[in-house]
Amino acid sequence: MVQRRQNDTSSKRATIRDVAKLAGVDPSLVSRIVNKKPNVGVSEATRKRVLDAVSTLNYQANSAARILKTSRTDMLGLLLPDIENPMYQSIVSGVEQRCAERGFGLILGNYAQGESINHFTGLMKRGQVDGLLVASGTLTDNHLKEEILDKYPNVVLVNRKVKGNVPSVILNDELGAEIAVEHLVSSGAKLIAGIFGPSHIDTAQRRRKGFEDACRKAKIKHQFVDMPSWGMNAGLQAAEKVLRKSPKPDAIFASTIMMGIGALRAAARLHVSIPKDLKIVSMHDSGIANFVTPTLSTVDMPTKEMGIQAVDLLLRSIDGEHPASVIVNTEPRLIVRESSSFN
Amino acid sequence: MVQRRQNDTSSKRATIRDVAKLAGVDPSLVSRIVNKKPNVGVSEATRKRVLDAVSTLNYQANSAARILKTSRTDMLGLLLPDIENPMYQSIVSGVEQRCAERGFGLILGNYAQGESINHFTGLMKRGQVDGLLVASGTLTDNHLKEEILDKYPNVVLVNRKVKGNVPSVILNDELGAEIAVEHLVSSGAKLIAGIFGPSHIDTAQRRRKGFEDACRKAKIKHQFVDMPSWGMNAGLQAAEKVLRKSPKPDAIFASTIMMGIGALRAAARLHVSIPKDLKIVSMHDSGIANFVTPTLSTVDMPTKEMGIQAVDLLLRSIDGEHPASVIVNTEPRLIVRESSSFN
DNA sequence: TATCTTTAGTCAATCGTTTGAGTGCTAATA
DNA sequence: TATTAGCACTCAAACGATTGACTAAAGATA
Repeated sequence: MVQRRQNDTSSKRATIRDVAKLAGVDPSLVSRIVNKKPNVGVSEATRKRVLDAVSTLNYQANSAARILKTSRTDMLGLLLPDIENPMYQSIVSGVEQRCAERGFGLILGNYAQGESINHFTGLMKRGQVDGLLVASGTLTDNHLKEEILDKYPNVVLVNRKVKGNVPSVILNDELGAEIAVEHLVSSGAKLIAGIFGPSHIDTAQRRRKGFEDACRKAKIKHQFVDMPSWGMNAGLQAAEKVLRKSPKPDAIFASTIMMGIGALRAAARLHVSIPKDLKIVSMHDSGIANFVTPTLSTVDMPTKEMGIQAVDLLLRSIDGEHPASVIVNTEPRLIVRESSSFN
Repeated sequence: MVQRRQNDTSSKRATIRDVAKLAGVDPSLVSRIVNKKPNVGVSEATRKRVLDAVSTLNYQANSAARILKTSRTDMLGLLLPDIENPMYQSIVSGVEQRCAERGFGLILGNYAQGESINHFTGLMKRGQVDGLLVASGTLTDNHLKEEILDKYPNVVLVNRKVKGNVPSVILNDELGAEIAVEHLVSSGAKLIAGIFGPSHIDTAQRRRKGFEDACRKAKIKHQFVDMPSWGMNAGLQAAEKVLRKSPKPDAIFASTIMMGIGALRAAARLHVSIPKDLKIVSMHDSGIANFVTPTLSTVDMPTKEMGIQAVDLLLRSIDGEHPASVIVNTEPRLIVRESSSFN
């Protein structure tokens, strides 16, 4: 039972005291120099001695000690519901980039299961991160509130919003859906089926609203299916369902790329010819869209930008502001591929 | 410039002293009780008072303080080269599971770029993790050694090994490749092309060895292409290359599922009919294999188990052992789908 | 009764930084 | 010449938990 954890053998890491000793100064001065504190009187010669000592000893401040003293970790946590969805890669990349720019580290939590949320919020509870980014596309509003939002002060929702004063960053989902619908209409669609995620999630609701508004505006017949999840399987099921109906739609709007891939598969299974008898467009773009057959037309949403802005919001929240929620307004970009066009 | 970071307003987190005061005991006793130290004399009444105080105050030990004192973080880091490859999801899930079982937290580093490795190793350098799991499929041996293995004591390589005494966990790649080849042969293949990752990486070498050995054993004609990366695009390029040769292979063995998807796409572009004129099998299984058209036959490798064993090895290494490297010997499982079979 | 053990706790040093409050010293000003 | 201002630093008290060493009281043993 005794866990003898030898914290290594010979070479202990250098402390600030070692550096101070080697440079012949007080530790406090080392601290101020290393952290580039303003208004510190220090001669060039001393600064150089200290910095040299730092690099000969390969000194790096022990972060536990620093955190203990300052009660700041300079770390952010990002909760991802499932890493599988390629949209999250893009969010991650934006978040990562901005964290690096702002001098923050990032802890990814890839917690697919509801239970393990606690595992993640423990980071906050134990003071290991200064704030949390939550990108959950499936938790109910209540669950989200009870487990996270009401418990912790510095949280920003990504691609999601709930009632209340929790800052969030979302996309212009309505516009994205509208662009997709317009494309399908101008490609000759007469009856469009929309397939969506969980109807209790605001993100799904916005996409459906954009879809329906655009269809009404274009005076085109349409129908929709709400699914309990956002994945390939949900897309497959939904598409099979609509393709078995009569009249059969001649276009599908998939509200995520994973659902789009599912829809593609449904068409293949039912021997529906794409794009001749059915056109498909999905929201979000990702490398995989170029590798399925037929390649998948998408509306590329600014998900990376969303990640960037989410970090900015969180940092402001950590600084004590109460930032307003944001809609990322970078224009979505239609990418036409084989699934919706001849040639 | 002044970052006023208000560390929240009203309610500070309870410290061990608060708990001690409320329970009317010394902080040290609280520590011993909370951490379930053996050989601590404590009456049931006192224990209950303390535990009650803990829960009324919602006390959680400040991890910075604990880490500072014990110099253990109970955190592991996992470096992922690219989150896109679905194989990594499976590794992550194994690693996550075992970490949870062993009471360790996990920090995921999704660092696609070589540069940002330092970003990741900083975790170790600053003492934020007790050890590192490195799943790099592209870094050269030298780079890996210089940047990570030689610098830090507690590192385990995942799906990779290098000369020297760094413990690693790998799969039986030869066997996986062999199973794939045997399947292709028994499906009637006469000329198999193998497509592989970077030839300087041991993982790629093992797969190629397994491939070539199996082909020789089956006395079947074969050829191969080495690519500089493991992704869909590499698979596409490699497959286009072999499919333009004459004689044209009638089977492709893709050494990763991403390459398999790329190969599928190449066949579509060149109007090669699958599985009639070309059969494809890839290594690794993942949900996407069921959603491409045609669905992709795979050899499911025990990647999750690899993640589990990697954690075990790392924990032993942290405990001061010098564990030997491991080959995960769970039998790979052939999953036949449309890309290699007529119904 | 005197001594030893056990039980149920307490004391205080320590981990490595950060930071408000000094302290000498030199140079400039009145 | 006396005072002040600035420079280049140093001192020491935290931050919150852990842990080896110690103690007071009760019970057991001789």
